Amino acid sequence: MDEKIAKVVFNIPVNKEFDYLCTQENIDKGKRVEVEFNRRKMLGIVTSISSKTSITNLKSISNICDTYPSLSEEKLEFAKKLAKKYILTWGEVIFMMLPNYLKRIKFVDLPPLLSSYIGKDKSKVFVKLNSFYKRYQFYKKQIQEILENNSVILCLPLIDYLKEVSYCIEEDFPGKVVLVHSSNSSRENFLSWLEIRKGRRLILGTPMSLFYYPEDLGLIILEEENSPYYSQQKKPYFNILDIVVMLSEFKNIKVILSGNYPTLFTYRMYKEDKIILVDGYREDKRIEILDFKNFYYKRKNLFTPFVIELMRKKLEEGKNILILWSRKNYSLFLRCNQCGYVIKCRRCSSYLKLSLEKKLCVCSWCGYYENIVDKCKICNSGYMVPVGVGIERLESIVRKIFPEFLVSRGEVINPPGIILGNYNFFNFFVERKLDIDACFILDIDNMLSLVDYETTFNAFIYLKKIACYVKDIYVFTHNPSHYIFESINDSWEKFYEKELSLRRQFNFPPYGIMVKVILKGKDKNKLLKRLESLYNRLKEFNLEIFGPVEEFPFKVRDNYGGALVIKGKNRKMISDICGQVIQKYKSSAYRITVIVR
DNA sequence: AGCACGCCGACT
DNA sequence: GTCGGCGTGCTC
Repeated sequence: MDEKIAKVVFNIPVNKEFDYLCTQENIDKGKRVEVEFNRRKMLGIVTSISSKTSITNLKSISNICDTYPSLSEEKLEFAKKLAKKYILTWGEVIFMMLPNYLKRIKFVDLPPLLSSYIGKDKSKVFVKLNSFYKRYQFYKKQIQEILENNSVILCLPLIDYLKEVSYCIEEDFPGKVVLVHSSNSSRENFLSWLEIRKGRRLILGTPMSLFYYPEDLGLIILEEENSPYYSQQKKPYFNILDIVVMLSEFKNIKVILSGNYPTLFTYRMYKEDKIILVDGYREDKRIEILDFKNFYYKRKNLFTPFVIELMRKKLEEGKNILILWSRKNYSLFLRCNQCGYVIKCRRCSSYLKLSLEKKLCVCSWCGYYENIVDKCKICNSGYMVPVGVGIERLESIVRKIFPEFLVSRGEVINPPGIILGNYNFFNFFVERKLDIDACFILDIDNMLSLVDYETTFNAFIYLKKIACYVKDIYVFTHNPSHYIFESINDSWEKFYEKELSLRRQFNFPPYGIMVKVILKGKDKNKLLKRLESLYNRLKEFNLEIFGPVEEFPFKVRDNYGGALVIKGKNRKMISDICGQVIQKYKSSAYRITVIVR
């Protein structure tokens, strides 16, 4: 018996290769194939060719969809590494490396693959500069040099940034730049992917471009590596910095990381002499930390006479001021002034927020909304009172205080005036290089009150980034003795040392591993039972586990969520255990998501 | 993932 | 009696 067997993976959450008989010639690793799988036609990727199998009634491959492999052997191997680390299936990661156009069963005549390039230099550099153009001057020569023989990826956190800088880069590298981002159509995306396949390109892209990396990749540049957009908030929950470092190790190629301040991962590498720090950023602006308590004149009032005077002074000088506020809508909830009833979402365990602009009560989790009611429908005598300050309400407060000045939200105005916005809006401002004289941050306590090991660090990055672009920055807090404020105007390294020692002490990343396992399902009690049983199973391995805890919010769109958080030192051991155990707790009614940090 | 099979509760 | 919901298990 000398039959050829192809091992095939699919885009399904089952970590398994399926064997098919090769009855045709030209079946090869990395090629897309059409096969029958569980009574359906499915697109699979051939991961290897073998001569043995343990399965008896093999089906054969129906059609080959590629002339040349879609993915190289090297990429398949890298996908395997990623899958292991992030507790995903091999197939899921492999399919992320394909443009959507190739995810359908369709014959495509691809050009041949380049041979895999393995570099000789995996040195890492962190460029500490506070603007893209300064950093770009630093990269430019190196990009030129690498492009002679290889490809370069320049990764930016957001599409908006990418579009902003693409013109100047395209001018410097005419005919070399390939743009990769998700706002491209499926067709455009596929054309970019094909272009990349030719090699010797400068790939300018969002994080997804890393999955399209070419065989001849010789340099990766990660712009603003401390950007929160690199810790994916959705589906696969990758950490882009981590992927960049893995890829550089895997291909033995150079990496340049950049930003005004490094991540703690990078700082740790620097401390361990694994990365070179190029520090050209000296002008650290003073961030004024002001204690709310000293300026109270009414309880719970954000705008104390002191704050108002400070703002008025700037406005009278003819300047624009920016007030950052992270809460949307008008109020955080609506409560009856008689019986205390609060309007909740029908599908989630959250309160409905009042939006006067939309003239609705809205759920920020599922999009559910209902009309505004004045009278309480429970006691029928009280009135529904908006509680808490959202940005709509903040706007009306500001308008009352400064009736003589322009007030805008998300709009560009001529100075003097007051602009209100959230942090995303601030990013938008940065990109437009708008001139903001003073920034008032009134809600840093909301940020610091989150129960998450990363919040203090994120708050630091947030404040420092604002300080880069604004002349005066005023931060108001009820908790000025918090350690973030102790060193914020000192040397940045002092804060990093403090934060790093805390992370080390409690085994948080970048020292330990954190795995959050989220279980979701419609039946609350069964969900909790299942979570409990998963907890007990994991406990057998002597792991440090928190939980079970309820997700916040506990219920979204009629689905309950509960989680376990596993923490420890040994990354490999913990992800191996999770990979094995979690598989068995998956079902279609109780979905599992895993976040690895 | 997506689909079949099987088990229980509701209802012409 | 059988229709249909969802939980479970399997796919080369």
